[in-house]
Amino acid sequence: MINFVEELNSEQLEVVHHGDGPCLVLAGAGSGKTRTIVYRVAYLLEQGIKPEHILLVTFTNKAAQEMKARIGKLLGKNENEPGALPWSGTFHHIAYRILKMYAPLLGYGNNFTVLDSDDSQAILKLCSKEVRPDSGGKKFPSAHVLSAIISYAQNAELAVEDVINARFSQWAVFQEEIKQIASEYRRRKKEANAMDFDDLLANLLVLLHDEKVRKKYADQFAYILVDEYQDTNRLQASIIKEFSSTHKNIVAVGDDAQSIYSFRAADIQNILNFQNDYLGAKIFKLETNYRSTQEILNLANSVIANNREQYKKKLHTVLQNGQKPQLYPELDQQGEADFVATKIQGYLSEGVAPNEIAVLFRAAYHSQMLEVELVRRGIDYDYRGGVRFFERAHIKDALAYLRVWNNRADIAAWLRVLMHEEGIGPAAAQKVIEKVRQVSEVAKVREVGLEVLGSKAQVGWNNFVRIWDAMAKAPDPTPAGLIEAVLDSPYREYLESEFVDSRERLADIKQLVVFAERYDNTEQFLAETTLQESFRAAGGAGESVSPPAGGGARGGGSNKIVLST
DNA sequence: GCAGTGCTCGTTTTT
DNA sequence: CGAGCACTGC
Repeated sequence: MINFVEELNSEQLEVVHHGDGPCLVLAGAGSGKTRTIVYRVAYLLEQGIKPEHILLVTFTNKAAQEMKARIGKLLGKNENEPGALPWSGTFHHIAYRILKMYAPLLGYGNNFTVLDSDDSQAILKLCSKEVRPDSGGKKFPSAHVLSAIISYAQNAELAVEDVINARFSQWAVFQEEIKQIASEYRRRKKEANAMDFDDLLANLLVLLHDEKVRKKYADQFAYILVDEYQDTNRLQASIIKEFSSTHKNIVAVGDDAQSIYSFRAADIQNILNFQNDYLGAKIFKLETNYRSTQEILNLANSVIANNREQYKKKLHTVLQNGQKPQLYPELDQQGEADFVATKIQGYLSEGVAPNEIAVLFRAAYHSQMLEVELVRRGIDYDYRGGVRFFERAHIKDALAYLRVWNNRADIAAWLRVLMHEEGIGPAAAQKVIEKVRQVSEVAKVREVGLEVLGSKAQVGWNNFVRIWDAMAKAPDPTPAGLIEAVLDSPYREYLESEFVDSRERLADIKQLVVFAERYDNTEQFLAETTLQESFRAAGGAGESVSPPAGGGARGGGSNKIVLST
């Protein structure tokens, strides 16, 4: 039995013991928000609520993992045992899980691909070329911008033109073209049997508008908890509304003062209007802080006091008093680097442990000057940040071979795979893609290039076929076996000849094999790699989550100064 | 139609 | 500093 009274403060306890009906928990920074959610779930389970009747939605995979582990530990259960713990994960994960069962209802194949943002942009580039072939004249929005506009419209449940006018007015002259691109993009994704991140949410909502499906899940989810509610967008709020439509037992946890996802259409009104969306909702506040000194909280309090629309709150700490934060304005870049380096030397000579010193930057390149300065003074440091594991080029390459293997219509993956080859550019790739999507037999794929490509491109095609054949001959057709086949094909030669750091790259792919060994289903594996944020290249100490354990994560737990964005 | 060269431009958070 | 783009020559 858990001793709730002993282990929680009174603010937290009230939330945990809250009975039925909607409620909003305004949880200030460092107020034990995660703890409260974890205990609330444990409490519900102790009350005899079945795990499958509880839904816990988080914003990142990391948060989901952490909560699962903590709930498991609290209840003395293995969090990886299927069915032992509630449905939990990110919105996208939960959407994928449900869509996997119903995709054909929406006109997709069961083996649909999940596109990450690079893939979406690659497809958008094609659409952009098609809709606006004459490159002359004024500057046209890049694929990145197009993606931002279209994605925002989806997530905010707005029309593309409204988004352009409200937030991207500099592109208003191209409104018609952008609208055309948006609809072309839609068509192409469907044709490729693929959903981007936004489609996962949008399609889930479409599914939930089917009365039978809605009833199934709304009846099932007797208790719903949503973390980081201030960062939900309209689409996500609509999904939660449907999920909670039978029992209306929703606990939304968030802090209107910490909304950081407006770029992703996060809508602070979701939290501000909670009591209108959920009539009779109770409001709880967690204002006791366990993380910062009162001086820091005073600063935070006075900053957020200026917010125009907000729930009033005042954070207070349980910690000893500390130093007042200081601001040094008007330093130029070199002056700043000197200043910080000198400060650090001062702390070190006072005996402060290096790993208790951290420097934060707004943008990665801002660290350059300081890094030079630290090296010059012989001070060792760790750098956090860098390209995520699943976003590294060679990892994406390896996965692309599996993607075309799994879904022959996957345009984005074909582009990636084909453009590597000598003599094959956008036009040649296009020809292959049009034809190969119709081919279902593995053995017939090799013929496509022979038929549609000119003589110059045959060399490259031949090379691709060697990789393809390697996969076909893989002794073990599991995801891991297929990646090993790729690793033992001309792709390896390409890495070795093209990159000075090919050893690391090969090691990364071997790490990917290890991660893949847990899966026997290729679709499941591919979806997981796309939906997992995973850890970063330079590796945060002790933060490596489930994927490739330790691969490239150097310096975990080291005693060095930390630089981070 | 493709590949190589020189130019410009820039944030950051996540799925 | 590096990625991504337009332009040019093959």
